[in-house]
Amino acid sequence: MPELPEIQTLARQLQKKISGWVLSQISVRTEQILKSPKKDFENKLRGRRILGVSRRGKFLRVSVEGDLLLWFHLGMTGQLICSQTGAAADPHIHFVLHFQDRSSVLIFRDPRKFGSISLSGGRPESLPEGVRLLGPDPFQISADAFAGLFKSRTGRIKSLLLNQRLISGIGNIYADESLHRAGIDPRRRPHRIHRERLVRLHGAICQTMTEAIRKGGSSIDDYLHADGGRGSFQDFHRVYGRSGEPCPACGQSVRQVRLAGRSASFCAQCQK
DNA sequence: GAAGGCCTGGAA
DNA sequence: TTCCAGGCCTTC
Repeated sequence: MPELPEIQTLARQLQKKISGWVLSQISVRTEQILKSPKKDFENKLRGRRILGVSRRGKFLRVSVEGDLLLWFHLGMTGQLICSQTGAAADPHIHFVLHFQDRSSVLIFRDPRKFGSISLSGGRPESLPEGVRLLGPDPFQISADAFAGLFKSRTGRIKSLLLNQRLISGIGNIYADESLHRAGIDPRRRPHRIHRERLVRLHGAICQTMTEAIRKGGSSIDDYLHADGGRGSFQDFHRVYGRSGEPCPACGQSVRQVRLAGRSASFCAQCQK
């Protein structure tokens, strides 16, 4: 699942690669994944220069001259690949950007089609709703502010960490991994967790994500780097996807439960 | 706050 | 053949 570290990795690679390039042709193969009118992509983007690539929550943001922002959300299985070979007859390729005087194209591929692409202006009120409503990401707020967000919430801590309006960038992998590192049971309710443990959780999230970014993110299902390479943080997961295996900290079997329709993996010994 | 739906590949 | 994975949204 592409979460903050995976999008951050992609954004850095694409920033280096395509900044300054000028869009020539925009080819939409699957209209279903667009959240803005198809003709807007074609009419507004052609001939414009890419100014930069960055991240907001789990969204990848491409700044384009003319105060335009092109937003990619990778859903579960989305990929953004910068490729020389053009776009073959692959039914999972939904969107292709071509550039003036460049042989490389930028391909959006997504087998499960949970991803989306939108185009907006740069002013706050012009942003796509999914972006406008995002909470801060863990790196944008202090531990104090983080604890403040959760202190009176009564839901399960794991489910709240996945709520992008509260805090952005965290998905199932990094929620499970951070809760394990902080020693907090995913079923706990934050209003009953001591403040200092919430502060510790913020530290665990930042630390886990920093480490994941250094390793190029987690490549588990389909996530790939912009050059087709793989991240390696999946090799360092302690509980995510490891139910039944021994906890690397204490050896007890990792458990899996369901919270609000989502799986949560944790160690009942280490996480209270 | 919980459950169902979208969507597809891979596992059971 | 059926079930499961889960991003986010809609509906209850």
